[in-house]
Amino acid sequence: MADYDPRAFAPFAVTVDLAVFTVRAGALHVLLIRRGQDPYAGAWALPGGFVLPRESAEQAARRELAEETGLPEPVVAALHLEQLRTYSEPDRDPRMRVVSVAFAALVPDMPEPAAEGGGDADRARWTAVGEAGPLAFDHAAILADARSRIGAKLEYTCLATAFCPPEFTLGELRAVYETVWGTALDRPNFRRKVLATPGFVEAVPGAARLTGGRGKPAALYRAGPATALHPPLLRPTPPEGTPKT
Amino acid sequence: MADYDPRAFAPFAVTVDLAVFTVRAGALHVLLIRRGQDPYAGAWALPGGFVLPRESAEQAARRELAEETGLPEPVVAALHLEQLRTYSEPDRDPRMRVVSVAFAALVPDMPEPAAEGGGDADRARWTAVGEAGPLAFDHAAILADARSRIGAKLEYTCLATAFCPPEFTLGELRAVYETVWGTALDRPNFRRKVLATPGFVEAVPGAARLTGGRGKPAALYRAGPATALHPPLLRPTPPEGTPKT
DNA sequence: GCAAAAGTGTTTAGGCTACACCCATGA
DNA sequence: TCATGGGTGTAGCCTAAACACTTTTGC
Repeated sequence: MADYDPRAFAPFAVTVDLAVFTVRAGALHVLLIRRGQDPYAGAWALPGGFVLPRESAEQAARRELAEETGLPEPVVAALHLEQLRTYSEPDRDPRMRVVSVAFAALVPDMPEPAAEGGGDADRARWTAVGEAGPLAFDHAAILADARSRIGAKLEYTCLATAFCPPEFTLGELRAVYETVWGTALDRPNFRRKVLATPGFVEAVPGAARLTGGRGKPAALYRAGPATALHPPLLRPTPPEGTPKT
Repeated sequence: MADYDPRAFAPFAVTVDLAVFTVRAGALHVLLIRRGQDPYAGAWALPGGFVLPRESAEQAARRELAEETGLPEPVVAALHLEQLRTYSEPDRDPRMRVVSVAFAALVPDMPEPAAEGGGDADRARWTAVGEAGPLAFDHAAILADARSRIGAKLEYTCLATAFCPPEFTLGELRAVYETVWGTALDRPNFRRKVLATPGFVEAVPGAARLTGGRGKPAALYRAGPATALHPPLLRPTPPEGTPKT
């Protein structure tokens, strides 16, 4: 950065905003919080909050996530958190200058956060993306950016396992892709592709699970050590209007 | 974000840092500025500066870029500027809490900025990436992140034309890929791939240029309207240790 | 003529798509 | 026995990699 001029130092507030996604009942859900105060009192918003003087934005994001989901600390410390981008338009908050660093997080399906959450968890709800009404501030734009980023990352990373419980079937993993992308995938080809990628998933020896009650029991897998997906698993129809950020 | 508590409002400075890349003499170069004041007086740093009270981070980045490269305003307004990520570790600046939004910019080869620049341009130099010594603050990390992001984006976007002058040969375009990736590409296959992607490049009718003095004159092309590259132009050897952000 | 770079053609291997088909289970 | 979902096999298309070859320039 340039040299310092203390007079140029304008007072900015720095916050984090979190788009926490999960796959539940065949639909992509995002964690929303009902605001208690103006502006936008009563409206839904992404969880988030101030960055404290001695923490980084990522630390702030994990702290807020733990407070608002009620997840235990070690789980929050380990889960995948991805910095999206920073939103800094001067009037994005009507009261003061707020610069917000947005993150996306992927979690497996879990109970409603209301149960055990300490902080603001009682005002938090999982909402199907698309059924979310107008959001406070510029959170609708942040949510849209997060959604398209997650969709793009499924193509060339092993991130999809972050949506699954510790042990999962290939049908569940495929459901993640189909839900996020909104397209159907060919089951045999998906299976081959996933198993052909070293380190994407590891078989759980001897285990099997009945999935939907009906059908043949499916083998169980764990997430493997790989993070990248070479070659990528491309969406059936190219994104077209979706710029990959 | 969460509800406001004015007492929680900590004073943060918000800056932008710019990794401005160009391809020159077969090597990837980045624009660096020699610092005049402590800390890191005399060290090289990425250009950047404070975000002003009434501008967004991107507006601040374009303003700083214009000041430090001496490029005319309309050029700066049109060029590709990409937000990388935000660096917010509490001690990244020894004096105070500074949160910095990092951008990457791609420009064609141009004269040294010293010539016409108004602001700090006389302290600016193009430096080959890799020959840059230790940088001030955490700018070495920002530069490394920017470099890997640019390399990844060449694979699935039409961004490479941003490194080229308005009219260029396919040999020059291929040199961009080879320089950024550090690998040689098969000329015939590269040509087919680029021409087969609609909107990547457009032929300039009737024009041709002698490139290196020797060899057959090459046809000239302009950048086309396309931004995405489907299917992608993958690097010969998969990146392996390079996480795509 | 020779080197160098542009441009064209061709062959081949690997990946992906699209199916057809069998297996195991609940109702 | 039927519907449902897991799992296997296979033929064809398409792409991309690899390399041979021609063309046009400067020296």
